[in-house]
Amino acid sequence: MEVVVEGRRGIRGVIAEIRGDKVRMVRFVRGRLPKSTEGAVSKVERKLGERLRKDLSRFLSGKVVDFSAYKVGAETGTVFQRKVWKVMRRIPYGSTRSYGWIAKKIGKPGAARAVGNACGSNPLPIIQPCHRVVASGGKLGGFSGGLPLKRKLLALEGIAL
DNA sequence: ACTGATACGTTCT
DNA sequence: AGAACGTATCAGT
Repeated sequence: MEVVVEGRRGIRGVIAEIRGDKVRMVRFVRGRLPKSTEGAVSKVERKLGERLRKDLSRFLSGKVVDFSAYKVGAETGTVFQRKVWKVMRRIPYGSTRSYGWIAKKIGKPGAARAVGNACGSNPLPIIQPCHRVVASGGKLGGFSGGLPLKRKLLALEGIAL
C-alpha cells in the first residue's frame, strides 16, 4: 500500500510504501503528487497507513513527531548500513549528530566517510532521519536529495544550518 | 574562513 | 583491483 502525503514550504510531498506491519520505503515527490493507492489491503496495513499518513503530515507541518516506534523492513542493506541506520533512528527530533559520531558509535572510528555513504542509501528518509546527520564543526555535510532539501528538513525541526 | 593534501572504510564497477 | 564517496583533520594562506 502506498501512502501519499502533501508537503509545504518547498517540500512537495512524500510517498511511503507499506507492506504488512512494516514501512518499506519513503521517498520525496518531485513532480505532481500521484494518488494514494490502496487496492485490497489487510486491516493492519490500512491502519498503519493511516497512522503514518497522519504522522508524516504532522511532521511536514513542523510538529514534533517521533518515528522511532515504526517497524521497518530489514531486508535491505549490508550489515554496515543496517548498523548505521539503526543508530541514526535514535537521533532525537530537533538534534543532530556528525558522521564521525555515528562511526564511533558503531565501533568503527575512522569510518565517517563510509557512514556518509550509508546515509546516502537510506531507504527510509524522515523515519530514519538521515538529514540529522551533519558534518563536524557545524557544517551541513551532503544530501543525496539535494542540500536545499536537507536544510528545509532541518528547518522544520528548528535547526538552522 | 577557505584551500589543498592526505588518511580513512565501504560500496560500486 | 581501482575509483568513488553525503568525512575528518591539518597545514598553509
